[in-house]
Amino acid sequence: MEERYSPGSVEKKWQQFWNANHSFRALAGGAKKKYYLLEMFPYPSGRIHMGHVRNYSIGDVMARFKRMQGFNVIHPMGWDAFGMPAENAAIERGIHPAIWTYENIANMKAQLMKMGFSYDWERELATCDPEYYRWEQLIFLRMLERGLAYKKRSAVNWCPQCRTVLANEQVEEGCCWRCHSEVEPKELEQWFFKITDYAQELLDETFRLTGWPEPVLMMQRNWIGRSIGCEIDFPVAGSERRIRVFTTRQDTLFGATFMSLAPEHPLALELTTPERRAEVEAFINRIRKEDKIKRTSEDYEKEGVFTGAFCLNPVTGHQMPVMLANFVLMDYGTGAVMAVPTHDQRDFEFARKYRLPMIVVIQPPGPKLDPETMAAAYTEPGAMVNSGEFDGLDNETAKERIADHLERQRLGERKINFRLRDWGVSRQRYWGTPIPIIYCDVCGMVPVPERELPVILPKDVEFHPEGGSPLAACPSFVQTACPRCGAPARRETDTFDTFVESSWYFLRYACPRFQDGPIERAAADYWMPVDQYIGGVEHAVLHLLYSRFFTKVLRDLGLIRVGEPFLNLLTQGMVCKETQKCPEHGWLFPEEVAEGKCRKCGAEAVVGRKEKMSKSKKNVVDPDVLINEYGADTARLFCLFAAPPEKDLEWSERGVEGASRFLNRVWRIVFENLDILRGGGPDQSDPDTAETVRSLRRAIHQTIKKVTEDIEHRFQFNTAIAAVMELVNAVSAASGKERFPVTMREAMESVIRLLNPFVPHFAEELWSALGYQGGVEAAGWPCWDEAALMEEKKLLVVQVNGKVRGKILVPSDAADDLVRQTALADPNVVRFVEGKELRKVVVIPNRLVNIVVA
RNA sequence: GCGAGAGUGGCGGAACUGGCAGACGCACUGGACUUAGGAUCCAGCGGGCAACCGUGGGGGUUCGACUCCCCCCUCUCGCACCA
Repeated sequence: MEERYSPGSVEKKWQQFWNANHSFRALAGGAKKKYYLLEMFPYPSGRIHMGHVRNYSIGDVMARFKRMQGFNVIHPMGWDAFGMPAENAAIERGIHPAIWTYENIANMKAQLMKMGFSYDWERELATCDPEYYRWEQLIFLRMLERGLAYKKRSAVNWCPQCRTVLANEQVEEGCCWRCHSEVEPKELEQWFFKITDYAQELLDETFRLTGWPEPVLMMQRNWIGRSIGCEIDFPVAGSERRIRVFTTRQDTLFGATFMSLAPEHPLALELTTPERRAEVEAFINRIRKEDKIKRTSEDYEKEGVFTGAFCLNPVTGHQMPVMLANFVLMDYGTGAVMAVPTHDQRDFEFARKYRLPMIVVIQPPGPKLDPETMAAAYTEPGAMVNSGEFDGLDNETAKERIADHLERQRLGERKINFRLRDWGVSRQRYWGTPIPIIYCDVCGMVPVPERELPVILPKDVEFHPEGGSPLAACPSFVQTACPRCGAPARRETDTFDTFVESSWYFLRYACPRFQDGPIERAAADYWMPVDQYIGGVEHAVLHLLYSRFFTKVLRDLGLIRVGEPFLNLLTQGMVCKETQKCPEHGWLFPEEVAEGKCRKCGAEAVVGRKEKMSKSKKNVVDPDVLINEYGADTARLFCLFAAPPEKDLEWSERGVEGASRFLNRVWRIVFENLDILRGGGPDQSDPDTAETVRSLRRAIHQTIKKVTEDIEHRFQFNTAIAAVMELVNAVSAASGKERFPVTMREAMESVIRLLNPFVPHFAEELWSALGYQGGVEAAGWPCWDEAALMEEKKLLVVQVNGKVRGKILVPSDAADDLVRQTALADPNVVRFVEGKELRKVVVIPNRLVNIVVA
């Protein structure tokens, strides 16, 4: 027998084999159907973590499975190589970001290779390569021409820690998504991409992306946040000015009794009367100073101030005091809200506090609402009252009628409003794609001419911990000549948000070395869209929304055909592990705990929840350690077996051992039976053997069917692997193996082929041990034989009043009558039926019998 | 508050269109082989002596419910004064 399974040498051997044979090289064209399999590319932080191992193991199963099924699979990998950590390393350790990044890429690539993932490395790309970002700069110029990129001065989210601005999507609960420091508002001139132009299409398509998980689509819909209503003008009393509001409740217009403006509203000070001025200014200044967290927190007290001005309700002519209210947001709608205290809870609270008038305009069925006694706003449907010609209508109908009325009278118009804001892409950082713009005192803002691209990131810059963009402090970069008039001019020193690079990398994979443009049309048309995309759910509204937007833009620029990048999306869960904490010393590494006590101080270590692996919580497992100890195949098998992909995976050392044990078991079965498997004659035909063969063959083909369906339709890798384990158990339990060498071989060949997507090195080694050359993948995915699945006899369950009381063996597809007779004759069943009135017998063919007695 | 998802043995998780609850694995228990076993193999393994009881809790539909319907509880995630 072969010596023990030693993953190290087996894995090295087959990685070399795949490399030498270019096994995973993807070429466009041919008779096979294409299949684009993609996993989210990593940021080159230096080392892969278990999240990567899981993500890429899941992807590799699909890639190998589809290849075995005869698809022309493209499975690329690359590097999301721009970003802050490289720049921080430069500041802290004096290493240039480029050197740091490329060293990390080399290390991580070696790690990925050791995992045996089937990537076409010939398509590898790094976004920090000028050969990549030059095309991004070109795309930007095209967007600029079309008005899809523009610059404006506005309040933006500033992260003091990262010393740069952030897009709205990158702020989580008022904090930076990367470093979690509190974000401050800052008034800056910044570049934006006009994602709002695509809001409707981005929303509409979410209803057609049937291959996406519903929660992700829901998150995108919420983020886009479409609402239908009206914009209505309210004339200011004694002035030509108008205040425009957006409302979704135009049916409550007759109940609007005051006006609420955002403190930042341009009319706020203008409308204020002289005697109110001091108070209003104080209010505005106070609210301005409050940070975003406070202003959006749950128990934020509703406050306001009266401007002294009035406007007129356009349908009733009533005077409405104009208030400033701290809860009205300037960047949603028009920054002004018509207040209907009877039918909006916020307005209700506000009106009670400042003793503002209330009029009920929607009556629920039952007791009549009285503004004097109402305890809360009434927001449910009802009948219109106090609303002139609209009285008596139900409020939903009134919504339409009033909208019609406003449009006819030119008082307002129907309007669809989105929550989505344009994507701010300027970053005041060095390690990113330079924005190809030049500022000339004479000509103003001038785009860098195409032929001068790329604008290359200069190498000779200085990094200072106290901040300031290194690019801005680099005269050789900043100083240039105006492309239009030749006068001395300055370059834009902001760089792009790194989400810009990841918004189109999947297109560049189709043609990574293309020299004549960002995307080679034919290659993209062949490979796109991505058939299966796999990554973490944390990108639900960041990367995944930006990528969809970019794909649409590139389509409209005529560069590609598709409008949606990812046909099917799988969002895998996190990798979690138990945490431990010392009251004194905080989070503890497992080795800092002995017998439940902190090694430093002896205090009781608190075993915390299972949390996402993170360095700060000291609960990470290094994939390298795992690979060295158990091998890549065991690491992969564990990740795939312990939980279904979309759920969180709980780390378990025991689980890893179990995975390893299973592989050893299969290894042993193959080598202990190698003579039978390689040299045996035909199966013997004695009745006992024939019966064993029949049931074993049934098990083999049931397993093939189940594994195929579990992978293909459900991504249920855990149950697929469980099914193979069951088959292995059945083989191992079958006695007299030497009497059926043909079936033994069929069984073990099936096991090996079915395991290949999960544990490819292992499968290759056993496959070659069986005497094959040229790899398992060439053998293709096994097909199941329907005939082998047939059973001549079926074991049916017999229930009495829904409880299992016996089992009977009947011919498959036996007539119901026969099944019924057999069931009633079963001695065990008789015990429970005897002496009772037989009410009913339910026979479900090939499943069960239920006898109902009184 | 709104939206989405989830609650099943000691643990991770199965159970596809309503049809044997607990596949598979881990842990555990007993045995075999052994100088040894943290290797391997065999057997057992939801609770209860039993009748029976068991899929977060309570109702319902059904011959039959983890699965469908109604109400409630808990947890996770996303959004959060969006007018």
